[in-house]
Amino acid sequence: MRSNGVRGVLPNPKHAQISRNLIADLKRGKFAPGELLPTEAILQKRFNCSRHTIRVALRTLYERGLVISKQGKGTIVQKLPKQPLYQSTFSTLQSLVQYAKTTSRTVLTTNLVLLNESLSHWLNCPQGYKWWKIRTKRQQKSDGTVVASSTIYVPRYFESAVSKLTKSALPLFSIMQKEYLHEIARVEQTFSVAYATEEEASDLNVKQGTAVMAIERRFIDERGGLIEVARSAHQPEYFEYHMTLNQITDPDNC
Amino acid sequence: MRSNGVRGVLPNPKHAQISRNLIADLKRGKFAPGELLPTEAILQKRFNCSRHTIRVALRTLYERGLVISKQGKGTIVQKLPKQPLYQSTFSTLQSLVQYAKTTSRTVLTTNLVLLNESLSHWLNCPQGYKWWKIRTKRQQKSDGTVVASSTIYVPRYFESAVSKLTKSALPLFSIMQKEYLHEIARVEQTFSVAYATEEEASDLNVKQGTAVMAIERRFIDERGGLIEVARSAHQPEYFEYHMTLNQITDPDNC
DNA sequence: TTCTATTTGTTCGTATGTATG
DNA sequence: ACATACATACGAACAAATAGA
Repeated sequence: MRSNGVRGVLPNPKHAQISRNLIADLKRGKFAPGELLPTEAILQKRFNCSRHTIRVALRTLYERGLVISKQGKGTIVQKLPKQPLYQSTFSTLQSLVQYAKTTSRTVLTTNLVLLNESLSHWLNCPQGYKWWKIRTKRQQKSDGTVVASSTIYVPRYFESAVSKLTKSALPLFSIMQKEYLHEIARVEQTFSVAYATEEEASDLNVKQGTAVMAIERRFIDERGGLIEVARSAHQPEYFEYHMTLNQITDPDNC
Repeated sequence: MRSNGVRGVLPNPKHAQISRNLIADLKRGKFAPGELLPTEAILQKRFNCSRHTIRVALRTLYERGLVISKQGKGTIVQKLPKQPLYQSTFSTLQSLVQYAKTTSRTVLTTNLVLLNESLSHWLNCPQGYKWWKIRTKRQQKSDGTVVASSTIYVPRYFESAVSKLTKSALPLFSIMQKEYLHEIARVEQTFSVAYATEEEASDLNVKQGTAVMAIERRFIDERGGLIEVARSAHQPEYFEYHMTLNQITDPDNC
């Protein structure tokens, strides 16, 4: 690096500082939705850096849906994403952690189970292996409403992360990342309408067979390996899932 | 541009050509999930371009969740996203159009309605204005199963797009983009469990009050204006929504 | 309509920092 | 310690879209 200004050592790239700065401006309402952000040339002077660095920073804002750049026109400020109520808003892994902060989790049971045929198929792992099966419920911190009843499966290998679950407020995948340096590369989510099992109905205080929103999440590491599967049943009426699709650069076909 | 090789005229950036090329390789299985892509230096030689151009191309693959780059290690190939069945898989606008291709739409009714209080609030537009209200149902092309019953609202202004709806297979927002050069900047989606109204129940061939997956989509243009609101009720059992969350570069906090 | 200035998009070159093995 | 490979950063130039004269 030519120079990192004052700091010089810590991994705090200039473009990240700039994007944080701009995001803070947007949140303060310094730039209104629909208006144009200062031009790249102006930002370049303001932050005393190259145009390249500005563009990297703007790319971050773009990926979050905060701005859209148009050639010949400028960079247009978008409305900030909705705030959650009884509703979660995530399209990135980070926001999943954020969601976890507004609710509290109770661990109900923790068992080591032997994979039978149907489980081994679902978890994409040969029969005979043992996985941890964890049941939890999640309540809104504000009023104690139970919003979700979850069943989580993780390979036996992650025992020490499982044991830390009750003492931590973080989601399991987040603990696993810290504990084993296993990077979660992505999460595949599937939403469907399902009918509450006996256990789920009891957790959610509804009748068995009530329609619920079921969310299945499969956590996948860098090498494509499956390291956690979670199924949660969510209270209907009180639960909505909100997300934003952004216009993404598309190389024509594909 | 220094030179665009053979073509020289059409807007076909080199980085887009390269990303298409690499995506095709991935689809052909040339690089297996978990393996490393050729290094940036090698790709640079292969495509005879600068390293910067390679990085822009790789960024596209990254944003689609196809690869993940690690400093000091390389660029790791991810598993390709799931294919849809009775299930839609979109995290970009383009894939919404793709979904529309595997199903067929029937326009049931088209009316110009005056906004009452509740509609004006929902559509974020003053009372007294007139909007088009369109009801459609969507069937699986393969077997005719009705997968969705939708109600769409658009401002009166878009009359000519509305009139083209029956003759086109495209989603309304896609027609509107072509017709009015109105760029859709993003779509806000909300998923919830709801109970079928009389109309929806009739379209889906279920009893009124049956639990359905409700999806509300709000289409927003560059200037932050709302230009379409659609609510669809989806058959439970037969409908799932699948998406992938990718690890996104995060400037620390925020 | 045409021309021009502005603004973002693309592409090259170069150099150094930092994580991995 | 070393080589490798990606990350960050600066500089420069031209292309293409937009908006306004």
